[in-house]
Amino acid sequence: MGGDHGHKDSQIDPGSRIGDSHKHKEKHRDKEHKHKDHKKDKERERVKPRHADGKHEDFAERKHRDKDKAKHKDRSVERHKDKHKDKEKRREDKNKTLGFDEKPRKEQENGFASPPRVKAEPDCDGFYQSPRHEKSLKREFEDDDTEFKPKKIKIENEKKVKKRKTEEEEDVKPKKKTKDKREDDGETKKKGKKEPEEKWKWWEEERYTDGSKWKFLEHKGPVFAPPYEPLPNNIKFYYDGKHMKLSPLAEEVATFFAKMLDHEYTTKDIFRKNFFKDWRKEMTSEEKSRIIDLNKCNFTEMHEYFKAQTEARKQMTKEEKQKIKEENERILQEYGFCVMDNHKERIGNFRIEPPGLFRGRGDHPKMGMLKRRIRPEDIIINCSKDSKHPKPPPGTKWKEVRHDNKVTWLASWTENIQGSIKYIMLNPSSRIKGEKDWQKYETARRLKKCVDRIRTQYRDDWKSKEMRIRQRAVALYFIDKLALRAGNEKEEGETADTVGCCSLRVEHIKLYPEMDGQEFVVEFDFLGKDSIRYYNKIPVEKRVFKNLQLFLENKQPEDDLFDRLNTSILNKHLQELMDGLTAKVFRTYNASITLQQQVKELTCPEDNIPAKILSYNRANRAVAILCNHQRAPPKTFEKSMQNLQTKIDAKKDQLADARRELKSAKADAKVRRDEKSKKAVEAKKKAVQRIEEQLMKLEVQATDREENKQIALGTSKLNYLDPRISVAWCKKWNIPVEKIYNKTQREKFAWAIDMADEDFEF
DNA sequence: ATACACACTTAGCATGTCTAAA
DNA sequence: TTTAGACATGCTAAGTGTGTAT
Repeated sequence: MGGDHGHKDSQIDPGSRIGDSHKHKEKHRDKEHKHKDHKKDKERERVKPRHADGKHEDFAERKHRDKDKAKHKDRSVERHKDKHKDKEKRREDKNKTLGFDEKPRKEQENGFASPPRVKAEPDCDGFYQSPRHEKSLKREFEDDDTEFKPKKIKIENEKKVKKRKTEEEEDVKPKKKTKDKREDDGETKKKGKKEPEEKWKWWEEERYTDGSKWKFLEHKGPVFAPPYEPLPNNIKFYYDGKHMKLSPLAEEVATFFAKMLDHEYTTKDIFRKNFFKDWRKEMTSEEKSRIIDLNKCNFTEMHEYFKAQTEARKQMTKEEKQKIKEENERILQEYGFCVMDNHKERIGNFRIEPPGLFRGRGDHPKMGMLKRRIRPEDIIINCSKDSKHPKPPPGTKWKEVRHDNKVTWLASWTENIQGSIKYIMLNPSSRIKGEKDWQKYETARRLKKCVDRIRTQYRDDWKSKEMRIRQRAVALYFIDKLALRAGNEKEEGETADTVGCCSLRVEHIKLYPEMDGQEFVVEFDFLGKDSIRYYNKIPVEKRVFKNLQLFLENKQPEDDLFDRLNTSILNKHLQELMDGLTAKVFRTYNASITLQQQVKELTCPEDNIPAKILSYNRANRAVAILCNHQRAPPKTFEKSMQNLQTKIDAKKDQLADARRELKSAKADAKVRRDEKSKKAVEAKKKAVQRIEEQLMKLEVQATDREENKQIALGTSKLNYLDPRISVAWCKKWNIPVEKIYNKTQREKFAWAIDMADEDFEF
């Protein structure tokens, strides 16, 4: 909502948007998304998401994005002159202090300190207590147990820091949950000696409560992109039909373009324009004066060359491949880990992003711009003062080395397209990410305890006499019911035109007092994060409907639907309703609660394992639909589906054969009545059974895949579903977790796998 | 209030790797 | 053994949310 929050009056005044920051997009973009059919109907019935009211009528339309974005195009690129440059400057000074002396910003910034409860909600199920899990339960987040006491903050001095052990907690409310502290009595405790830690169970240890993220951090710095290798001389570039040898810099940028020639976006105006402009900046003055029209540039030799290279790479011998692999492994071992507080932890992205052409998602005004090469001089290193500092490559220097233990990143740099900061951080399996993740779910579980109250309140607020309250209440209703994202405002013209709840515009919804036999239907149609289309028709309560009509009064399509609201106002309000509550918590909460409820509902005890897994996947799918996690149908989808069908048919034939054989074996046995033929019957029976099982498995697989055609399960699984729900489900039905989580996922969710038992309830 | 800087989570897609069928 | 395709992983863009300066 860029500029127009200033005016308090309801009327939006389009004229008032001065400044460059807000003129509303010249929306002549036809938002006509052709709505496709309903192929997903059957699925919807099956999975029936939490709100039965017909959500997601059709989100089939996915990839629609790519086509559609084309239409949204053409907001001129010019108009945003590079305003992003100077942000660089002022970040110097900050962070001088890294001591702990600085005022603790908000004690619970980690959520580590148990915050005051807003209201004592009914206690929840202390599932943790399960006796057999005692040892894992030592730490808990603020969640249940309302009166949880702040743990003691131990100030560890340097040496002790080594082991953030788990002594502590005496005064913990003698709730049953205080289980044996310090169980280092061997067995699970491998850490006794062997530091090379087997599996470090950080979740059994104390968390920091002072706002620091670590006490010790040592790493080797990032790995830079390999330097540019000039093209061989026989690979030529032609301008206007004539060969032209480019200077190395210009040539490098040209190769970026050449590599992308197959992509549709190299045909887009904006892309080409941005590219050409940035390319020219890298040219020598002669080149610049000669190369003035991108259309006269011929990159095909370069393009072919790269294609051949890719091909060659594929054709490499095993040994060569092995060699590369080993080299990568070596680099990984050297740079891919750091030491944080005495534990070796995996770094997430230790390689600096290589230069190239920026391709934003959706209709991005900056597509095609040159993403410049990052040098050591651009990098800020973060590590402990007393660690061995990483060395910059010979002959270079870091931009800065700082020692800020209030943040988690190891290195950062400022990217030149948006001027935003990029970071090198730890892998999701690390303690620092894991704790945060765990905490996130605990916050969502706290929401569970007060969501009824909050819902009652926002429904009440629909009647408020203040417009802002009503808008807030309706927006919150959408966020809760439809799991919409918050919708921060974005800088106009700097990014693709996408919205979330608070930034919805009038043009994004349509109201139907009556539709298909339902009253008060709202139709949503907008591009959300990553320019993924959200399309949904949903009946709402009358009061909501009336409010929406009110909000729409006297507005233009490009005006904000919620003109008195933004995410900051909303979150401030939410904060008052529950400590730590923000808009995104609703997504987490609704996703997780939906999984839990769906999985309960869909799992049939009699089913075999594959069928149970199908149920699980369907529950997962319900969540993905709720969260609108779409994907492009895999390119090979149809084909692979066909293949699977072929397999199924073959299996069926095989089954028929097996049955026939069984029959004749039986007949045979009847006649002969000897041991041998009896055995034969048994064997045949077994065979039939086995084949039946295989067939069933295939069929389940086919169903699952079909249903998954354009839904991505991964995102919700990784980011929204409390892993303990899944783990509990596995334990309950005796399903190996490997069926649900692959290796990476198991690493990320190690804490949950270790601590959740089958009674876990979200 | 608003704007901005920053940190950190969430996201889809491209590519690489593994696996199982041919 | 080869190859297709499934699946895992890497990559990095695009969000959210907080804190601070204006």
